[in-house]
Amino acid sequence: MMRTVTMADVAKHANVSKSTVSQYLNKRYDYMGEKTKLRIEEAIKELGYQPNIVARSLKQKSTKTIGVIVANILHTFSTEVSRAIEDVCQLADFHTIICNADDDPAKEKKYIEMLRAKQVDGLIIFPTGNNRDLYKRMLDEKYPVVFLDRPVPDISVSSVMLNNEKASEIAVNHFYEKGHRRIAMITASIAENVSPRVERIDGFKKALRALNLVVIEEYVKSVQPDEVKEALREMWRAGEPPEAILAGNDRVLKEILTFVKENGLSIPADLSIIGIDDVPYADFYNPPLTTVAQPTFQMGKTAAEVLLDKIHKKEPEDDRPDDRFDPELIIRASVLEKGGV
Amino acid sequence: MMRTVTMADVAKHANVSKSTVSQYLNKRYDYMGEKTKLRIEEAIKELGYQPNIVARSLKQKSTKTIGVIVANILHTFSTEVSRAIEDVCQLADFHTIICNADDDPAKEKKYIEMLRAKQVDGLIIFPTGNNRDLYKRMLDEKYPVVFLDRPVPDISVSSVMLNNEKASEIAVNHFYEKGHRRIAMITASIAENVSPRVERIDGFKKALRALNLVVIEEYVKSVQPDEVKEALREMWRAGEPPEAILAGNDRVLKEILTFVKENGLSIPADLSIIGIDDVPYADFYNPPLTTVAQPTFQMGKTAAEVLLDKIHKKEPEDDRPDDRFDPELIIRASVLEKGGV
DNA sequence: CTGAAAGCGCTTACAG
DNA sequence: CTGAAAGCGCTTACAG
Repeated sequence: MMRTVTMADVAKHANVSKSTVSQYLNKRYDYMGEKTKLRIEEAIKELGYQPNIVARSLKQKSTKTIGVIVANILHTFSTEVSRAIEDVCQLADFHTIICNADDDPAKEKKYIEMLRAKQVDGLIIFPTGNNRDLYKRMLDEKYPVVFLDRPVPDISVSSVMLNNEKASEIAVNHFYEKGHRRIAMITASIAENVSPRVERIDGFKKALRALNLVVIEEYVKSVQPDEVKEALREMWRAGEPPEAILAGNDRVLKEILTFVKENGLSIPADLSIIGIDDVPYADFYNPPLTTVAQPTFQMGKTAAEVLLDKIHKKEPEDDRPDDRFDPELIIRASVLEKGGV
Repeated sequence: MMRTVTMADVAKHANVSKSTVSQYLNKRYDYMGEKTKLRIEEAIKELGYQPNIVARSLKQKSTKTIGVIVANILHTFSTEVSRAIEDVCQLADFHTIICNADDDPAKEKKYIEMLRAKQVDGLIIFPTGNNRDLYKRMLDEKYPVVFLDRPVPDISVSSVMLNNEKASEIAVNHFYEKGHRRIAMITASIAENVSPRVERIDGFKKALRALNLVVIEEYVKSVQPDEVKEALREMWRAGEPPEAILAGNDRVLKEILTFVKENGLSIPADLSIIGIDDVPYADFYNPPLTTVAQPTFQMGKTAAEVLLDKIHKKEPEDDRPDDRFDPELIIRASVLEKGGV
């Protein structure tokens, strides 16, 4: 590889000092002679000089880069939110490094340490929840962090989240209005107490009760993605199967759709479905899928703004209340209209 | 934010020199006293010291990071290949920064410059094709680069690509075997001469001719995503519509599927479909979609390996022939079996 | 077995 | 209006 041209080369070539070149690069033209400016411009062009950001970052103690660690990149939610974060950072002239913790606290820890070693100026984390000491330490050091999707109990870091209970509630109400009563719900595993899942289940049960429906425990399950089909099989074995089902997220939805297909069921004739997360294929699926959309763009934007804000003020105060965003029902065609309610 | 603890602090705390701490960190234990080692270990733990990678990178002139610039992140192909690249780099202890050029040469240029300013050790580019000077310069400087998905004429950078002609060929042959003769194809725009699209169309026409079918020009179109439906409308207006259609990529497929739905067509009764790119919902769509899969993982892996290889040897020779990967037909249920061929 | 010194490529008071 | 000097936090010959 060629010897790279440095600021010293430009300075020599333009017959000025490095300081002056640096001023030029940083557009501090205040007192710079017009001819000096031109000479430097010329030299930069001739030598094909590109500043070394690593050197600048070292000196300035800022990389103008943030890290985002998603719990699991396989959720469309994660990718959409990440896109929004990137867009906002772009505008603020910040770069973004996305890492996937894969639901593994050990990986999350590794990434937090790696990103901090790389001197990112702040972190947006979809926390696994199982690195409390680490989270705590960053809080103590007043290192800029914001949580996304999930809060962490007793760690007062601003969190931007969905109003999860409401997400279930609007789905249940829609089923109810269409005449459904035997309503089931499946979410991903809550073994680790992942709060959005817990909240969605709570919201589901509350909504049923508010409608004076009894909660049938056999109809609400929280399992790993690969156990979804077995969970459904059980529901279908045990007497009367549900007539409507709410999928807790996009991965669960996918499993339900596969189960439906494998068992020759028809949507919505045999089973009505609503999925939380507005999947990309919802519009052109057969039939088009009714979903509860998260405002992913708004959430990502807010998280980025809050983080950038923390980065820009020296002493971030963390009394910011958590942000809860409202989900939205997108009615398509996967819920059967039952006659005579 | 707290004052950060540096190597000097550790050295003082352990009563050794910075050099010794550095040796320790880099596991050069050759001649290090056992007690020294322990003292340093102790000091690091007590102070909660984390090395500053930015400083190290500056000195070592290597960031152990590569950049990847995808032409358009909306293609599932791009995201899958990126995942593979990340996996391979991970193993080699390299980090990855993904950027999306959004099919815009100006953005591509910006990202190339930004990433090089950030001192990434090499670049994997899905080239827009319209930054020839830049590509050329990197080649001249012997800066490590590999192209993905598309070659750039006269720029002898190793490229890993699909055997695009074959992708069309196996699709056409499958249609033919099932008894179809009126076969259409739609790809994304070839206004910019994007080579995979051109090659897929060439392959399509060649395959038809090899089968002694005439190429009906009205049946093969290359348009922007938002013009796909109009292109289809024209086919349907003009006399006999096609009985089978090949989608040039996942975005075109999505538009075709939407058109089918909006016009109350039924797959495969009214129209048989094959899509190039094995979309995530192919398996559980109604009906399950027959696709031509690209070996995305293999392609990403190879690109990463070739790049890492270039990075590790001082003088990369670029006579490496282009790599062409074979597509694979995944038969599901979107192609009608016509009786009596 | 360990340390002093130089240097990576920048930026930034400060002096003139 | 411009330059000399120090310093960001590391690594690496080299000396002892």
